[in-house]
Order: sequence, then structure tokens, then C-alpha cells
Amino acid sequence: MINNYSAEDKVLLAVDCIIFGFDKEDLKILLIKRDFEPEKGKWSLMGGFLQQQENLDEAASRILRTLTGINNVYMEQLHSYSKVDRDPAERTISVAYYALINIQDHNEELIEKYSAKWFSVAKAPDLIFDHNIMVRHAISRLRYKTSKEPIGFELLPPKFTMRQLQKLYEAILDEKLDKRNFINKINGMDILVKLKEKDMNSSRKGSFLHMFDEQKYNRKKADGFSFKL
Amino acid sequence: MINNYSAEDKVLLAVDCIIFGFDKEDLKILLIKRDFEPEKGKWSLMGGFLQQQENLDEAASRILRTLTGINNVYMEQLHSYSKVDRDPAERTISVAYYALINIQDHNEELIEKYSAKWFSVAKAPDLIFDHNIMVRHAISRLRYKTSKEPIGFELLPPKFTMRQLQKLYEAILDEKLDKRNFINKINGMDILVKLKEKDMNSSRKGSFLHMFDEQKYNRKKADGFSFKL
DNA sequence: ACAAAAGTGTTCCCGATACACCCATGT
DNA sequence: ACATGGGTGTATCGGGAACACTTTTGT
Repeated sequence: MINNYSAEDKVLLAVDCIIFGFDKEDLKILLIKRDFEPEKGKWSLMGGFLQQQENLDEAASRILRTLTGINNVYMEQLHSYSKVDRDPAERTISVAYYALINIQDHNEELIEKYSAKWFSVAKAPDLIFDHNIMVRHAISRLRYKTSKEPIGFELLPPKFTMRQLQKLYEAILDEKLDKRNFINKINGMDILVKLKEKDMNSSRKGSFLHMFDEQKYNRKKADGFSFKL
Repeated sequence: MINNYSAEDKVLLAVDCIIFGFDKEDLKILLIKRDFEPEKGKWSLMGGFLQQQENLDEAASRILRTLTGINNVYMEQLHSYSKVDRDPAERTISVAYYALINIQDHNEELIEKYSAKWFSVAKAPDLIFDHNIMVRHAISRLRYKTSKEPIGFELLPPKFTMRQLQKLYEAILDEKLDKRNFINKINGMDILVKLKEKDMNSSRKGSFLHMFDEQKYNRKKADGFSFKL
């Protein structure tokens, strides 16, 4: 016989997404106000259930797309949460994912449809179930990961200034960084291209825009280089 | 209504355990020879299904206990694997855990009952499903984690020599370490107690036994100290 | 006497950090 | 002219890596 597994122990498997964005100074997360039970009216992460024909990564992408309209987003599986009574309605295991998006890319209509809102991580409201814990874990993972892989760029527009990049890392790490040391480190890795173009919004002098050169990074990585911040 | 979740999307949730041990020179994993379908006769990780009244950590502990007879083992959740056809018999999502045990503690009868066997990680056979990938991930996580937290001791007997500890880290990292630098680093952290007792098995001269001082470590940690190797 | 593992400090180097002034521009 | 943020280089410090000889004891 092929199928000797018992059917009695099946469970509902949810996927919840911690969606990170970065806005000028603050690291933010996108939360929804639940218009359904349980916990209707409270803030929570965007989530959904795993479907039969998809894997977890696909479910996470689908859920993210539902709320933001964006495809091809950097996402990573975080952890699975399984406390027996974590969801009062029914036994549910949740696999948390975090996503990094360029905050300008979100879709206004969808945000409205789901009563979603961006919150600075420092000022986010209490969330339902164990979602607060998930967010804490996600921030901790984000700190680790952004210091070891060049994924911070996912949170910025394609063209960004050094200052924006520094502000981003300051927001993620929640500490001030030295301007010269930061730029020296970044330039030392030689994975950005400096454009002729300047961003004139932030100062009178203007500041040069840069782009992450993914090809160059991949070549260097294949050669033994590793990103380190 | 309380329950507005659909029942159609429930899935089987498995827990698979990568059980690490250390034996003189080698990092090992405990594998079982499946005496049930699918893939009967092939090697695999020890696993089981999540039950309704337990969370994932508890399921992992239960599964480990079933095979080894040991309780209170260091375990950590690794990752969830969800490829749609990963298990040919039925859609199953698996949450992998890794465990660190003192290899001397295992129970011979249980090992025999499950046709289990210890393999050096370097010489382990091919495993069913995606278990090879799980093992690779587990080793990678183990490397990271043992360099940041004093969990390597879980793989040793309570009393161990500096040389054993070094061999352990060499096996985990798969690289030779310098004897003096290693001992200097360990002693610099001041989290071991050196016993008067010597282990006379490894050499004519004998070498002093040490123990991990968990209280001391916890006090230092609360004071801002962090383990680093 | 010799073989086999244990034990023990110092030097050197590189990467991380600290730090201050001039520039360009809009008002 | 001045206010605002942009851009740049060097000196110091500390942790990590390299490195070799003596000790003990069973044979």
C-alpha cells in the first residue's frame, strides 16, 4: 500500500507575512486591520492558508501579492509557530515569512481594500495571536541577514543615495553609524555603480545616486568574496 | 461564528529530526532504515507526525525520545520543507529539527528496534525525499550556532578534555584549528571549570578534564558577555 | 631512550573605529 | 553671507592568526 499515513492528524497550515518597507528614516511593517473573526478589528500580519497545489514559498508570494500587487519580491521563510491554542478558533500552525519591498511600490487600492497601514516598527500596535513575536524574530533575522547579504537594497528604490543607504542600515540596526566608515566600507566592497545623476531633493548640493550592481556582486561572490557590513 | 476557516486545505505535518552526535573524531548523524512504505529499506531521518495536542517542539522531543530514549535534549527548529511532491505517498509538509546529543547516551535496544545507525556526516548514505537537503541545512546551522552559543558541549560527555572540545569544533567546522589559539580563546571566555581529574585514555601523560559552567555562563551573559568562537 | 600527546605566550598584521574639515548650492 | 547636507582620508587600537618548544609518562 502506498498510503499508510493516518488522516486524523491533519492540520491547518497558515502563512503569515512580515512585510518590511523603508521610508526616509524608519523601518516599517505593513499591517492589516482584520475585518473577519476571530479578533475582528484588531491589527495583524497579512496571512492566508497553504493550498494543496502550492509550496510554502509560493503561498507566501501569493499572500504578499494579494495585499501589495507586487511580484518577485525578496522573501525568506522565518520560523513555524505551533502553540496549541495560538489561534482560538481552530488548531493552526503558522509559517512566518518576511518580505522586503520598496515601499513606493505598494498598490493604494489594495491597501485600502484590506484596511492596511504602514507602521514604524518602533510604534507598531499590539498584534493578534503570536504575531508580535513573529515580528520581533523577523527584525532580528533581518539584522543578521542584511549584515551578511546585500539584500538591504530590496528596501530602496533602484537608484539611491549613500545617505539613504546609511539611514536604512541605521534604521535596521537601530544605531547611528559613522558616515565615513560606512561609505568606506560600502565602496571597499565595490558592488555599487555611481551614476552621474544626482538626487536634488535632500539638499541644495544634491547627492549622487547609486545602484546595486548585481552582476558584479555575483561575479565577486563566485570568486570567494562575501558581503559584510 | 467562531470558525470561518475552510477544512479543505488541511495538510499532514511531519517533523523530521537531524540527530547529531560526536564520536572521537567525527560528527555523526543517526539515521534509520525504513521498514515501511514508501521507500522501504532506504535510509532516512527519524520522523513522525504532529499530533493535535502537541506543538512542534514537543513533537520533535517525542520523536527523538522514541528513537533514543533521551529526554531534555538540545533541539532547535530548522526549517519547513513543502515541495508539493516531496513525499510521493501524500502531500506532506515537514518541519525539520536538529538535536545535539551525547552519543554515549543512546539506547541500544531502541537503535536496534528502528534499525538505526550512526553515520559520519561525510560518509552518510543518500536519504529519501529531501532529507539530504535538510541535513546540509542542519550542518550549516550547526556551524553558525555553535560559533555563537555554547551549545557544542551538548555533544560531549559532561566531563571532557580540551583536546576533545577542539576535535569537536574541528569536526563541526571541517577545518583544523590551532591548539594554542583555541585554548586561549576558550580560557579567555572563562566559562569552563578545570577539574583536578585527568582523562588517562588518550595519552600517557593524561589530560585534565573540564566542565561547562552553565551558571557562570548565564551570569556573564546577563552582564553583556557573548560566547564567540 | 624514545614515542606520543599535553600544555603553554608572544609577535605580527589587518580590519574596525574614531575623528574634522572643506565643498556646493539655494536662499 | 550663511545655512544645509555632501563628500572625503588618516591614525590608532584590538582581536585574530601564526608560530615552537618543554613536559610527562608508558614502553
